Amino acid sequence: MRKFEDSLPLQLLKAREATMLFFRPLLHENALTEQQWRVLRALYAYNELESKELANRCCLLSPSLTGILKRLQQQGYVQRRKSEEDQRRTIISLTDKANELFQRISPEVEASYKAFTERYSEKKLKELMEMLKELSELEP
Amino acid sequence: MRKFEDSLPLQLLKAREATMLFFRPLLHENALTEQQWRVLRALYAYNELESKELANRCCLLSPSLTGILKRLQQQGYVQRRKSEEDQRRTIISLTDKANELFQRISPEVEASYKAFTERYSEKKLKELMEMLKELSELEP
DNA sequence: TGAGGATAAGTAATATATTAATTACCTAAA
DNA sequence: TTTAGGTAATTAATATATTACTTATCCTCA
Repeated sequence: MRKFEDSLPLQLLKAREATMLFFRPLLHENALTEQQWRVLRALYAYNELESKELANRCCLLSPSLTGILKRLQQQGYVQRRKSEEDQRRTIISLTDKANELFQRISPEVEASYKAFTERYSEKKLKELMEMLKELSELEP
Repeated sequence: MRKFEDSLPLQLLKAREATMLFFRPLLHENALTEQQWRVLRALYAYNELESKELANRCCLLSPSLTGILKRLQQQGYVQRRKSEEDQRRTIISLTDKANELFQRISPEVEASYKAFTERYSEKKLKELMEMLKELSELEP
């Protein structure tokens, strides 16, 4: 039988944990959780998104997103409005306050990412990302 | 700036999610969570472990492990005893019931792992695991 | 057109994640 | 031997994850 450590899910978890060590301090300084930052990044990148698509892109389930958005809204970082065409859908977007936060923090995040990249090797990172993307598209 | 999707933590998350799609049904059939199964596997592999080392190996934080062990114990899958030399330490081990469960399920899990491996390519999986292990050992 | 089926969002209940604080125990140096 | 400093496990409080279920809205077709 495989050894305990020869488990892809476990290694993915460990790798993610090791990676986050590079960024977590920065987020904590700004009182943001991983998930909150992921949501803010997605909204910044796509300008505005329906709740469902936001969840998909951020790899979150809808009930998790509900709570995250509630707290982000309380902090004044996001706003929501109903879609005109389909009253079931909610459209989420960043506030000015969030945009300012983003402008301020993202350079530091990019710097950390660069530091991380050089530490791990740019070439390997590229290869790794390719393999991960391929893996993500796999279906049972 | 990087695109939203060009984030290693996100890709690691997505890859893990895609991978777990192969195994989650099996665990659910047996009323086990991912984390519970990880703990059972570790205990099976190492026979018995101190709580702290169990947490490290399973990539869990100590307060999470406390709850997971409490529920596994309620289900009759694990038992704990105090270390003789150091009364602060708790040593965890599997019950007979857990060993039986393990014998019954693990062949199916291994079969799923094999199916997954062939689906993704054995060669790529090996490469990927190497890169992930290297990444895991990286420190900020 | 109106009833049945689908979808989006949210609620409820439970499990896990995360940080801070607590408790019990150990250890070494005064 | 006592005391200060450290460690292991747990508790507390809050955030997120997961599944099942509800609610509101849309959509199609008889």
